[in-house]
Amino acid sequence: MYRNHTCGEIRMENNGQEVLLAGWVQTVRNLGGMTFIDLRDRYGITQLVVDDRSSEAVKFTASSLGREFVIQARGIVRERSSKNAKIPTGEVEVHISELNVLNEAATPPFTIMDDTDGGDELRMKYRYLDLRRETVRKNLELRARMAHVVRNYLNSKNFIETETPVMIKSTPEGARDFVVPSRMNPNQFYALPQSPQLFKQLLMVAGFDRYYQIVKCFRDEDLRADRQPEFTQIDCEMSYVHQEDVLNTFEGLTKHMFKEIKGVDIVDFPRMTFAEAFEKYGNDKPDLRFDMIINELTDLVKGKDFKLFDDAEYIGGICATGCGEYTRKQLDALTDYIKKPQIGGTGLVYAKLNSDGSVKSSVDKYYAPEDLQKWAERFDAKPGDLLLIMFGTKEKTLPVISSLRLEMGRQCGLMDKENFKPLWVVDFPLLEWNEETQRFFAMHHPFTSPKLEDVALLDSDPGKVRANAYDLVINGVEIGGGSVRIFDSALQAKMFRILGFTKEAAEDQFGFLMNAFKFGAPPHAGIAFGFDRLVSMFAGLDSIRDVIAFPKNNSGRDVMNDSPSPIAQAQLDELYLTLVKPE
RNA sequence: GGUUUGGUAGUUCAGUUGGUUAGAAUACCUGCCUGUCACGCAGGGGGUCGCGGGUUCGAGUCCCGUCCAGACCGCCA
Repeated sequence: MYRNHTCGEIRMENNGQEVLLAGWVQTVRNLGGMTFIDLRDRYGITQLVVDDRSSEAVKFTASSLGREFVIQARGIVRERSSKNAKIPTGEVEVHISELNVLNEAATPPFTIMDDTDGGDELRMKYRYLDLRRETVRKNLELRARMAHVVRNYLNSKNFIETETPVMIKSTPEGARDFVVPSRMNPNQFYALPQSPQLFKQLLMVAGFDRYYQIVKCFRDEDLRADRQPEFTQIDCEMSYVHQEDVLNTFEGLTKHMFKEIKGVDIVDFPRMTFAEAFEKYGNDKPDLRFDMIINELTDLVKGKDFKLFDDAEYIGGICATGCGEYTRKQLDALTDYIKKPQIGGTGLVYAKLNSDGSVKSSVDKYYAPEDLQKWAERFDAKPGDLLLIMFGTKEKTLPVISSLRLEMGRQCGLMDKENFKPLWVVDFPLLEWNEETQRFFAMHHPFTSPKLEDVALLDSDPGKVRANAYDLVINGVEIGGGSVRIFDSALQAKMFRILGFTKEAAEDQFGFLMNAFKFGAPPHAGIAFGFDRLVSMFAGLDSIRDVIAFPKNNSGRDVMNDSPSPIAQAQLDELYLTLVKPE
């Protein structure tokens, strides 16, 4: 037996008991005549004591210990004479009678403490040491707890957890596939799934009725703080449901998770159309923790000889509440912010509402005070507020205003990580025009059902067709998305046609689905939640890397095992692969 | 592919208009220390300033290239 207690559980009730503990040496505090050892395991830290009552053997071993040595200690639990209120085991200590080094350890490259001295790169290289830190471990414990809550909830609602294949057929639509060469089928490839989309729809045809899976998905695209090449989804599909049924079910799941994990009741899940989100927030994932709603001024500002406005298709902006005291320097910084190439703004016009009711703007030359008052009215602005106005084409300007809105939210401290404001964004466009390839792409995916009332537009004005597609957005983060699916093979064929598939290409890639639909496909709809994002949001973190045990870095590399890596010529030969030097 | 920030001791960082022997904290090693818990005190070792080239009497510092890392844009049905 290596241990009979963990390092996190000993309390005053154990006073006088003999215990056997094992774990890692967190720190050794040698005071000369006595030595304190903090012993750590997953469950906590317990202080071990060596003093003049200890045997020579114990004293000798204690003096040889280094950080992260794996040791085993037997001893009697005693009340401390000076207690430590900071840790749960702080009232007691273990007076050691027997001490064994189970394994020595090299000095770790960074300290295994909550406020480690290690940088990100080093922590990733030695991720197994990083995971010993309580803060990181807690994130993964949270992840496990959340997965458990999801399973309990969906199981209780009659969902069947079903595994789908990881080696599947490549479908070039959408993100790039990771591909896997087949040795037994020379020059042919599997792909890793971007999502189990087709399989879950086939499970509906199979009559599973309610399916879910907490599943790894793969996309060969560039990474971000919230994007990894392999990531985890809570993937679901339901039969004989309308959009409303899916929203209600997964609103229920989301509420349940907030209640069980965070202990908060979220009652309000507003619905907002895509069009409204774009008009009022400038994007399809509004952060509802604060207002600063976008208002359009185009009708108010034309014809005053201010060329920038007169030439613009759209003029609009936000009212930054209480920012009327912003200095010239701060305003210039905001202008610099929106002009960054990543944001793409052209210029920023401001108007300050002074406390005496007057208005000071950067365009006083062109606009009389009563003009500016009309602007203020449009925003329902109060003295002490700051209007920030931008101009250009509507399509390009709204996203810039959106970026500025979020920046102002940050600057004004309105983005409290423990304040959760979810909403459903609904009525997404079905199709998206791509200038480069001069064709429509499915905004969600090719199996998304158009709204029935818009079906007629499919032939006349495809860009106007709205889809039965929906996203769950929380605090400006897209947490989940889904759609009602097409279950009619004729309509599905039509969709493929509009998306530019030849009959042969559609048959080749999706023939098995179309075929399945001939045999009695029920109406069905589904949704997928980004599990990593949900966990990182619950943990109050900005990056999903912190909730993944072994994440990839910015370049898609695992710096711990240095992958991806070349493979041996023999392996290539077996797979009939020849390598070409990159440019 | 693009924009941008960074790379200096094991680690996290500082390093002024380009100027003597490149510093601090922490970690590590040694000694002292009986109530510490970020123990304390004294001492010590530790540097290819990412790499290559250039400018200069002189480069950690300026310039060019390159590699690596982070954030963002493109991309992500």
